[in-house]
Amino acid sequence: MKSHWTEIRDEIRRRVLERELLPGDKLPSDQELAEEFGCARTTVQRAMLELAQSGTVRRRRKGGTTITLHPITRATLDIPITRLEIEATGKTPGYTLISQDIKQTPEPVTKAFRLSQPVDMLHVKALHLADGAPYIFEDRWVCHTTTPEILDVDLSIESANEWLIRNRPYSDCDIRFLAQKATADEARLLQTNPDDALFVIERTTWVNSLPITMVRAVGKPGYHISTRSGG
Amino acid sequence: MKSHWTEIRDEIRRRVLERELLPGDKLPSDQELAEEFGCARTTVQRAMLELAQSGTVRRRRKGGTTITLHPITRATLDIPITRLEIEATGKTPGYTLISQDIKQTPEPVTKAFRLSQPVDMLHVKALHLADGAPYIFEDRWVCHTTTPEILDVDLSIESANEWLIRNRPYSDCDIRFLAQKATADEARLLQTNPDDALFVIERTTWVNSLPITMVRAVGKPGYHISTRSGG
DNA sequence: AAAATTATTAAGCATGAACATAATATCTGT
DNA sequence: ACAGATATTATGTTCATGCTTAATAATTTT
Repeated sequence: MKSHWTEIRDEIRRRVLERELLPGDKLPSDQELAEEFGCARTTVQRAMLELAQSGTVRRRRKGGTTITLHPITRATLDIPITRLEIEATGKTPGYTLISQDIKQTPEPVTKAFRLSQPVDMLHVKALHLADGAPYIFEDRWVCHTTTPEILDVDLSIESANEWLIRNRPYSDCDIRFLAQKATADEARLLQTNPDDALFVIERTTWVNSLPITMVRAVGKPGYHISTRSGG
Repeated sequence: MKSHWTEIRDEIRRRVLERELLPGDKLPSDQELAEEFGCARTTVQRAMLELAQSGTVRRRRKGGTTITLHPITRATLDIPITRLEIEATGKTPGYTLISQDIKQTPEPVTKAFRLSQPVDMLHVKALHLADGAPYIFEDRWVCHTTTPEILDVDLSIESANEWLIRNRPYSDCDIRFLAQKATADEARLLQTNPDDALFVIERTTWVNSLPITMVRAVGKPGYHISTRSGG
């Protein structure tokens, strides 16, 4: 039976779990491990790639492979199109455009885009619904200089969220998760009380340093995101 | 000059960005791409591994490689030991144990561990400080059946967060991010007002389905986590 | 026409060998 | 003793080849 690279990965993981390998410990070289497992060095390498990516080990040329000194929890989050997120909960998605106009970016938005000067952008407010109930309120700025096509989209039918994801891939993305009190406006739209604690996701995207969009997605009370990750 | 696998990866990314490749489009086979780029199939494979991991493409045997139909935002978050997180901000970390006792797990905790019955666990409350000011309040349950050593640790000196991360690697981890109003207790400890919106991270860990710990980390007002990810 | 079988295809994996590269250790000259 | 040049080492990457394995297409059977 051939040795599968996943078996090597799992065996190293086991040794870490059983504390046969402690943080800071040095592993044998790939060559030695290949001999131990009776496989080619390439196979060990494949296992190590995964262990390095998950943050279990640290690999440095000449320095060799060592167990990560300060273990971290590495989580991978998938943030889908809002409509699909709602559908995944088994509910019927809905969408309402609230407002749409062109304005100069306020200071926090300018800063999020890392621009030195405020510029005119399309400002869109919209509400996503799940089974008719408010689900996520999004406050979005779209740069119509880099994405002029957005001006031709009927945002009362298709959400900017969906159109942009489908039609404007990005090369860079900043994400911020935070908690904030509902403003009067948000409380009214999300049909909740002012001062309620709301979960907010702020996302800013660029294509090769050119701004595309910045969105502030405010979840309804109780909204949360979760992940499950082996490691 | 040899072709580097990152060049192939970036070229495919460019084609997606420039909309030469659209969601759902099928890419040429690895073999054909290898000929196009004048390299071995292994090199194309390495590039595709990364593109598949980042969610850009979907690869299936016989089905070939296709551009992801419903693009998602995939973010990788690193959650370090709290003390190191504080040190990374340039502030001096501090730590205070608030309480420590053995109690039966309440329903939400039992459920988070996916246990059918409540069990006795070590319940620890502690406060992390940054430059003397409250930073994160943690409410933790530690299973002293699977980790009896925790009972010998002086938790007034070393935080359970740090001890566990260093001494008890886990195989599985659930993470939940949410927003919640400060309870009277939390407001007092974090020196803020009741009803303030607080950012909460809930983490549950296991070793091979055996519970280790469940922690509810409540950040001070303004606490947030962020990430930057290419895509 | 529907179901079951078989063939084909493209990704997944393994191998051994070679060269590249970054980090570290060693040597050398002052 | 120190700084700079040089050698060494373990990982990183590429290559050509061959086999494995899901998924799909084609074919045969009922």
